[in-house]
Amino acid sequence: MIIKKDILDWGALAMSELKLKDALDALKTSGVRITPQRHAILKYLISTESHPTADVIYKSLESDFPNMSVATVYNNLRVFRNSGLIKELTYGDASSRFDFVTHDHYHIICDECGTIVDFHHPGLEEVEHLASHVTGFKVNSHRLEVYGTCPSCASRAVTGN
Amino acid sequence: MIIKKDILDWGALAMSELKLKDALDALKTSGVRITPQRHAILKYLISTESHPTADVIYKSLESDFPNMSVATVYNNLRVFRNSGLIKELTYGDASSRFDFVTHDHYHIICDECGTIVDFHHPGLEEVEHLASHVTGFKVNSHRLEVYGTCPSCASRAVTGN
DNA sequence: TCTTTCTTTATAATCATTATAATTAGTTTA
DNA sequence: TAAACTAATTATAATGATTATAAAGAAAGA
Repeated sequence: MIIKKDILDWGALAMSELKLKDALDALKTSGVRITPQRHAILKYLISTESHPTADVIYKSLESDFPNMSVATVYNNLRVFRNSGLIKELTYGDASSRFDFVTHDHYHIICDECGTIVDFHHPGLEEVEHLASHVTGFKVNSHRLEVYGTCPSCASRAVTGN
Repeated sequence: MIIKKDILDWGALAMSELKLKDALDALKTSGVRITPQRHAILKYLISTESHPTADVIYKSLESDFPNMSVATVYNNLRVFRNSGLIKELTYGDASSRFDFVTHDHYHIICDECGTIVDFHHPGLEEVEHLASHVTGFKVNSHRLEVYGTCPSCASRAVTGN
């Protein structure tokens, strides 16, 4: 019973470990060497709920890799981005943020404190079709973000804290 | 006949001059001084079809304002952005681009050559509602961009030029 | 016109990101 | 397993966009 075996194997690994294993396999298949640094960066990106900057990643791994260069973080983030494992989120004011790609989801961002929260929504194929029709482009992808005020900032505005 | 008079007045000014006049009035009303540099930067943003970077604006006005500082461009772009006259477009790789706000529109961007083309589409209120409902945010706005290959790059790919 | 305040200018500083060159370490193959 | 090939890491310097600073200049109101 192959299916049962698969289920058992899945159960034996935590979800994040599975994602990590898949990501490492994907890299290896495309000829990218697996170094301890790459392993650690990927693991960090998968385990965190936040959307860290390169510098945050660098500082978070400092204790495990005291000699790691910040260039290594940037280099590997680019490698992961090029292989589609992570997404780079760019906003005007600050540095890029990086997000491990799991299911398709969008982001809603607090104008006050910058908090980024994921939300799921069906893809906007209709918008892509219209854009393609009007402009003659061949559409590859789209980017959508919603901006607003998070509950915490909203309550702070009311209570004055 | 007020309406007729309005139509005549509108006809007497080119569309871009009208936008410029409105923008200057809006600034003046909110207590922002109109300097020759601000006038020129706004005029440039309104007249251009492209989505220029701060440096492009700076260089384009160099002949008219040989002594203008690049800081002036940045300062005023921030003033215009804060008063809602222009939008800042941020992408990962390069510097910010600036776009005079007219009607609501979105951008489609060529992955090959970076060309930015406007297209119009009804606002995505439904997405905003869902995001608000799921996350508890008070929604202010959203950002949407479509990516693809422009007709020119697509034909170049075929013809080999 | 005089004064106040804002804006511009010139320059230096900052900060994220990338390039470089030497060293180190995966991976392959014998 | 060990040599050999090649890619990755490190340390550092460089780049490039954007912002901060302080002095000089110009708009708006009394």
